[in-house]
Amino acid sequence: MASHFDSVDPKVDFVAKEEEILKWWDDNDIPARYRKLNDDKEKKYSFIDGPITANNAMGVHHAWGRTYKDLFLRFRNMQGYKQRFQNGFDGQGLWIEVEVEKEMGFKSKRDIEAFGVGKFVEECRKRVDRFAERISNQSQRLGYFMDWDNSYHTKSDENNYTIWHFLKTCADKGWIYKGRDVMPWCPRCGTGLSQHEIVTEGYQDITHDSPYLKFPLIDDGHEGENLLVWTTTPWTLAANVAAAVNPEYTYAKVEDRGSVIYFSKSLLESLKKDHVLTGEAKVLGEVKGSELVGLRYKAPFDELPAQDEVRDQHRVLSWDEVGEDEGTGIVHTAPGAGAEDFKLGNENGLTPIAPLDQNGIYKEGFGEFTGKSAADVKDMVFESLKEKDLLVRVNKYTHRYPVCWRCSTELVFRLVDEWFINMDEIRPKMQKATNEMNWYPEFGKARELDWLKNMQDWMISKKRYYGLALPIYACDCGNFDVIGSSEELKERAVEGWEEFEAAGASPHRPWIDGVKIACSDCGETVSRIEDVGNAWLDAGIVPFSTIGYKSDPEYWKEWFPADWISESFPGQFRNWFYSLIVMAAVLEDSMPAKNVFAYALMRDENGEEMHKSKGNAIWFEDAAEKMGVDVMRWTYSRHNPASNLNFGYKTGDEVRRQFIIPLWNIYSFFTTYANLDDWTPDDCVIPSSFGFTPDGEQNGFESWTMPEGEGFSELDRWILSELNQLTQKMTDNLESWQLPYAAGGVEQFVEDLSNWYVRRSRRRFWKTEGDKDKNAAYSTLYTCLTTLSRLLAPFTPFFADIMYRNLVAERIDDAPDSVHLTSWPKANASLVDEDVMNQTRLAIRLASLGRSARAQSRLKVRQPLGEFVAEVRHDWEHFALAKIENVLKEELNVKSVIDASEMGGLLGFEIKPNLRVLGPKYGKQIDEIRNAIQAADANEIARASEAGETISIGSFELEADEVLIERVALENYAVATDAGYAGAVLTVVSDELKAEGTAREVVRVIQNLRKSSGLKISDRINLWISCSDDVTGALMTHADYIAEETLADNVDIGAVLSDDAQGVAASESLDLDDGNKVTVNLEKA
RNA sequence: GGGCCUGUAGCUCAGCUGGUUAGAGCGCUACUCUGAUAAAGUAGAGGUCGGAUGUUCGAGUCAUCCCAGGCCCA
Repeated sequence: MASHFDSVDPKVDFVAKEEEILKWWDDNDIPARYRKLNDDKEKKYSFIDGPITANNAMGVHHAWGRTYKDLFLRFRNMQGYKQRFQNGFDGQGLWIEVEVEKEMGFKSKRDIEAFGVGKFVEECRKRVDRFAERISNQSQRLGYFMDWDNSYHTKSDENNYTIWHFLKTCADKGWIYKGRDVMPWCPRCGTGLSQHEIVTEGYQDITHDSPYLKFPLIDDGHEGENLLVWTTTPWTLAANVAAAVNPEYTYAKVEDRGSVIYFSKSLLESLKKDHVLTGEAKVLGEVKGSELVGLRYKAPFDELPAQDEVRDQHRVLSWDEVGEDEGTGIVHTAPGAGAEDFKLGNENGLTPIAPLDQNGIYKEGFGEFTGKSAADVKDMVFESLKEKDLLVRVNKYTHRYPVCWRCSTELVFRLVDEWFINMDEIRPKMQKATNEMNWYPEFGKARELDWLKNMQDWMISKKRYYGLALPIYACDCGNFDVIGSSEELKERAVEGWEEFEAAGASPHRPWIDGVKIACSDCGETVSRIEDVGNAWLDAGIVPFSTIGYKSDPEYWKEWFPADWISESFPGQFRNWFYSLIVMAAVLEDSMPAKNVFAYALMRDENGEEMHKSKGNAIWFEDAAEKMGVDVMRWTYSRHNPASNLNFGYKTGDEVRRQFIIPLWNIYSFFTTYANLDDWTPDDCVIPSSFGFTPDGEQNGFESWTMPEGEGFSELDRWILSELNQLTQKMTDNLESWQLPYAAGGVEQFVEDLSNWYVRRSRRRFWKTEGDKDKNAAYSTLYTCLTTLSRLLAPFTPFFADIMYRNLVAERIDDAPDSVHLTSWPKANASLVDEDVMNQTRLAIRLASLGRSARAQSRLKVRQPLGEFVAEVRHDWEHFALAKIENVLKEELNVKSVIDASEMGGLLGFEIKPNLRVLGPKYGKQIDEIRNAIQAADANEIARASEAGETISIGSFELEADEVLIERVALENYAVATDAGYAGAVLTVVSDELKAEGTAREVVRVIQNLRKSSGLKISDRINLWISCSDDVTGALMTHADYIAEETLADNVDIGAVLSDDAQGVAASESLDLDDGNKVTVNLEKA
C-alpha cells in the first residue's frame, strides 16, 4: 500500500534540495549503479572525452560543455546502451608550467633550471593532481555522473608511450623532419609561441620608436641615391639582408635634405605630414617598382662580422605583399628575424641571419650589440645610424603588437630549429575522414576542411620542460632515430636505463634524458633532443591510449571509432579535432569519431567576452551556489549550441521563473491535492509509466489504450496525446542532436500542462466526491509528471529525481530507487490524437482572443456575457467549434458560442483570394482576380461561397473554396483578431447577466475572506450578507450558487445585518461598479 | 585576398520543405485573475525581416551580387 506523497512546499530552496539529493545519491551509490545499468547489454555507445585542462577550478563555461556530455550520456544510458563513462584530464604542457611558475614566483627559464627541472616537473604533476580532484568534485556537484576514480590523464605513461608509437609510425614513413622557421618567441619565457597562443589574447597597443633610414645604392649610375626604409623593430636592422618593393607601384625619386631618396610615390604627402620629408622635398622623377628590383645597396650594419655571409646579397627584391598604407613602400627584410621575411628570403635564396639567442640576447658577431637584449638596443641603433648619416627621422608609432599571453613581454621573432610532421601524405586521409564524420552544427565540416586545405606541416616540438618527451635522438652525423615504445628504448639503451627505471621509468624530463642510445647510422652515443611535444599530441592520442590500443587491441576495437565527441568549436578545428583526425588517419586510416557535437563561446549577460581579468567570468562554484545547477543546465540545454551563449544570473532567474518554478508549482499542486484526497499510485488507472528496466520492457504505458468508462475526459485525452508526442519528438531530437528543439518541446508542454490542463482541471481535483472523473484526472497528471521526470532526467538530474523519488520510488515497492536507474520513456503512438490536439490548440487560441476582446471592452471575466462569436479559418475548425463550445463558455464566461459563418447578417465581410489554391491554377492572372474581387459585392460572394456555389467575378468563375471570407467587427461587439482568426464578445449586459456577475463578485470576496481568516479549504461556514435592496434580489437568485461555492451551511441575505452576525469578526465590504455596496460576514460553522 | 558564420521588435533570439495579417522571452505601459501566489493571464506600443537584383502567381525563407559584424586562414 503506497503512502501519501511528501508534501511539496511551493516555496522551495532549489540549491538546498540539490545538495540533499547529491548526498542521497552518494549515500545510495546511485552514480555507480547508473553506470553499471547496461553492463550486460550488447549495444554500445562510445564517447571519448576531450580532456579538460586540470589547471584551475571550473568556470561556468566548463559546466556548459560538461552539461552536454552528461546529457547525451544519460540519454543513451536510459536507452540501454553500454558506455564507458571515462572522464579525461589534460595535465601536460606549457599551461601547467605557466601556473606553477606563477605559484613559485619564477620569472624565467633560468629560475626553473636553478630550481631543478625534476623538482619543477614534480610541482607540475602535483598541481595537476590537485586540480583534477577539484574539478572532479565540482563536476559531481554539476550532477555529472562519470567514473571519477577512473579518469584518464594525458600525463600517464600509457598516453605518452602511445604518442611515441604514433611518432614512430610517422618516422617509419619518413614524415618526421627537422626544419628551420622564424617564429614568435618570448624572450622571457625562452620559448616559441604557436600562432594559436598569440591569437587568443596576445596583442596589445604598443607605441614604438620607428626610424626612417636610408639604404645607399651602390650600383653604377645610382651613386648618391638611397632607398628610404621604415621599420618598427630597429633591433632587426643588424640582421638586414634585403629590401623589398612592390613591382606594380610607382616610386618617386626625390631630393630632400641634400640626399636623393626613393619611396612609394603615393606616400609623398603623408611623409611630409609626418616630417619625414621637409617642405622643400623636390621630386626629380619616378620609376616603376620593377625597375628598382635587383639594385644593390649597402646595409646599415654591414661592418658587423655577422654580415659576412650576406654582405653580397643586399639587393632589392620584388614582393607583391608590399603595401603603401604606411611606411615608405620599401620594406626592410631580415629573414632571420621576421616570419614573412623568412619566407621571402627562402623564395629568393637569401641566407638568414639569426641575431638572438633564446633569451633575446644578441649572439656573437654583432659588435657592440652582442650580449645586449633586443629590447635595449634601440638608442644604440639610432646613434649608430646618425653617425653613418643614414637616419632620416624617428617617429612614434602605435600599433597592435604581439606580446606573451602570460607575461606580457613583447615578442621577438627568432629563427629556430623545430621538429615537424610532414602532412602531404596525411592530408588526403584526413580530408576523407572529415567528410565521413557527422558534424553538428553542420558547417563544422566545411570549417575543418578549410583548415585542412591550408594547414602546413605540424610543428610538434616545444623548448620547455613539462610535457611529452619527444622520443627523437638526433646524432651529429645527421641521422636521427625515433623510438616507438618503452621496450624499444630499453633494448636500444646504451646507458642510463637502470637509473631511469629506478626513478620510475616515467617518460618525462629530466629522468628520460639520462637514457642514451647508439645512433643507428654511425653508432655514436646519442641523447634525446631536449624538446618536449606540442600539447595537442597529448590530447589527440586519447582515442588510442585510453582504450587500450596497445595493451588490449580487442577492447580497443569495440570502442573505436567513438560514436561521438563534443567540444567547443572555435579553437578545436585546429587543435583537438585536428590532432584527433591526424592520429586516427596515421594509425588506422580512419575517422576518430562518427559524430562531433560542437558548441560556440560563452559571453556574459551583456554579450561581452568573459575574462578572468575583466572580472565578468563566473566561477562554477559561485553559480552553483547562487542559481543552482538545474537552472544552469537547463539554460545550457535550451540554447542553440551553434551560437554564442550570453550567460549570467539574470538569465538564470529568467529560466527559473519561466520553466523551473511553473513545473514545480504543478508538482506541488498535484501532491497537495493527492494527499488531501488520499490518492496514491495504487489508485492510478494508467499502467506503470516509470520503466522499471532500462530497456523499458515492463513499461506498460507504451501499449496502453484508454479505457471507456474510467472517467477520462477530452482534456485527459489531449494532454496524454501531447505527452506522447513530446516523448517521440524528444527522442528524435536527441538522437539527431537537436537540443534546443528537445528542450523547447518540454517548455511548451509544461506551459500547456500548467496553463491549460491543470487550470482547466482544477475543479476536478477540488470537488469533494472521489469519483472516476477525479481519479482519471489524478492518474493523468501523475502520468504526465512521472514521464516528465524521466524525460528531464538527462537535463535537470536533480529536479527530475526529486519529483521521481517522491512520486514513484518512495511509493512503489519494486520501482528503481532513482530516476537515473529508469529507462527512457517510449512513446505510445496510439495515444497521439492529432484531432484532439488541433481542437485544443484552437480552443486555446480562441479563448485568448475572447479574453482579448473582453479586455478591450473592459468587461471582467467574472461578468457573464451573452455571446462569443468565433471566426475560424479552416473547414475542420467549424466542426471543432462545436466540440470546444463548452470549454469556451467556461473559459470566457459566456452563455453561447457562435460560429461567425452562421451569422452572416450580423458581421461584415471581407473577401480575399485563396492564393494557395488560385496561385497554381491561374498564375499571373492573380492580380486581375484580386482586383475583380475588390470590385465585387462582398456579401454576394460570401453568400455564394457559403452555399458552395460557383462564384462569378468579372470574367472569372471561381469555386467556393477559392475565396476566403473574413468578417469584421460590428456594433455591440468587441473583436480581437490574430493570424486570420477572430473572436468577438457581445458587450450588451442584461440585468440577468449582471445579477450573475454580482453573485460571482461576492463569491470572490467571500473566498478571500475565508483565506484571510485562516480557514481550511474544507471548513464549512455560516454567512451573512447585507446590501441595498436592488442587489438583494440578485443575490437571492444565486444564493444556492454562493452557498455551494463557499461551503456555506447558512446564507442570510438582507438589507439589514441580522443579529446573529453581530460580533462575527470576519467581515469585508465590496463596492460594486454601479455604486451599490455589499458587506459580507462569516464564521466557521 | 580565400573559407565559414551572422544580420528579423529597444535587447536576446525562434521562424521546418517559399503560401493569407512574421512570432517568443526580456524590458516598458495599462489591465485582469487570484485556495498553484517568491505565481499566472491579457492588451498596447515597437519590424520597409541589412541592401539590391533575379527566380516565382507568391520570397524573411531560394539564387546572385553588394554592405556590415564575427571567427578561421593567407
